[in-house]
Amino acid sequence: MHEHFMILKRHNLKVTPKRLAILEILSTNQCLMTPEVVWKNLKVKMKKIGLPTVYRNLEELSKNGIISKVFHPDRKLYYYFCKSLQHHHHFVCLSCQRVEEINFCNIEEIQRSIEDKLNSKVLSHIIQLNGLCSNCLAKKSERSLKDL
Amino acid sequence: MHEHFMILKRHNLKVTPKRLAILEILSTNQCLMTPEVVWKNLKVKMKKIGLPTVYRNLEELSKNGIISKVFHPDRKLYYYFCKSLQHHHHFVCLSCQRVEEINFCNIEEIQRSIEDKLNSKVLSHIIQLNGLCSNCLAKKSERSLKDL
DNA sequence: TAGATAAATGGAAATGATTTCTATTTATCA
DNA sequence: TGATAAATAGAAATCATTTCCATTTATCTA
Repeated sequence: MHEHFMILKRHNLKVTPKRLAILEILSTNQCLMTPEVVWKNLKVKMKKIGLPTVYRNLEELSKNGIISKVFHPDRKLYYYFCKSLQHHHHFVCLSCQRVEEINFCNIEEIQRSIEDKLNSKVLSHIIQLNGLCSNCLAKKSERSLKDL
Repeated sequence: MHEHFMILKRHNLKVTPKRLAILEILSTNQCLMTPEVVWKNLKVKMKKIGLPTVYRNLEELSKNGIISKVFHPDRKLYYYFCKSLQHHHHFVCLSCQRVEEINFCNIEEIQRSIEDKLNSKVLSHIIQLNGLCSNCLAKKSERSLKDL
């Protein structure tokens, strides 16, 4: 998609077929994916693509705020980041580590709703804000700041 | 501390010197600690304590909701869990991965305040609710449920 | 439009946090 | 106090993630 081309350009990232393919996959399947899953999807269309390349690119895209990274109990998960989807909520079972996605907002209400809907018990919550700290913000180019 | 003794009892966990020591360390230093840091602290007072033991216990205590686990970009972090401290907020820089703790609440306000105070840019947030899913809840003993 | 250059890539190998295994020790409960 | 299930130590294995280095590629300029 040409949009992805432009996004990479704006962030001063080289436009490579691999990067475009990664963005394509993440934006098409708007869900949480591990680097390995992204890689397996890529291999369907591309003969040669190394797992390290996927890791490198996911990290690079995440650092630029183009995609988002979520911290799972065991592995890293990435998802396509777009303005209309600035927050993600999940419920993590402390005991079995199952992660369930949540599609509605408002913290106290969420908590009560989750408990009802999932028949579970919410013990604590973590609000994790992702962004760019002052140092990194200063290093960003004028151009790519427009995207933020 | 005798309180920790009681907590372990209520959760049907054997009361061992190691477990008490781990709880002692986490409750004394109320901050995020990696398993390795906990282990290094333990070794000051205990001659023989293995790192796997620390991992096992932190996980066990976390599964019981006695301590909490936080998902860091790179490693797992644990902190002592108490009712007066049911939520934790942090700001994670997408670029350099620095994690900064936040001590105040209210999501939109947080976002604006963070940006001002840290001179940063918040791009997205994740609300992570920790608790026990219906399956695990069902398995818990009556007795330990009182703590939740 | 080709050549120079810095960045991206593949593949193998290294790293390092976390887990597993097994024999031994220990807490608990009757 | 003895039986038993759970906890522990220490070594070794696992496995996600990163690094290394030689090769390829995107980009920018002449």
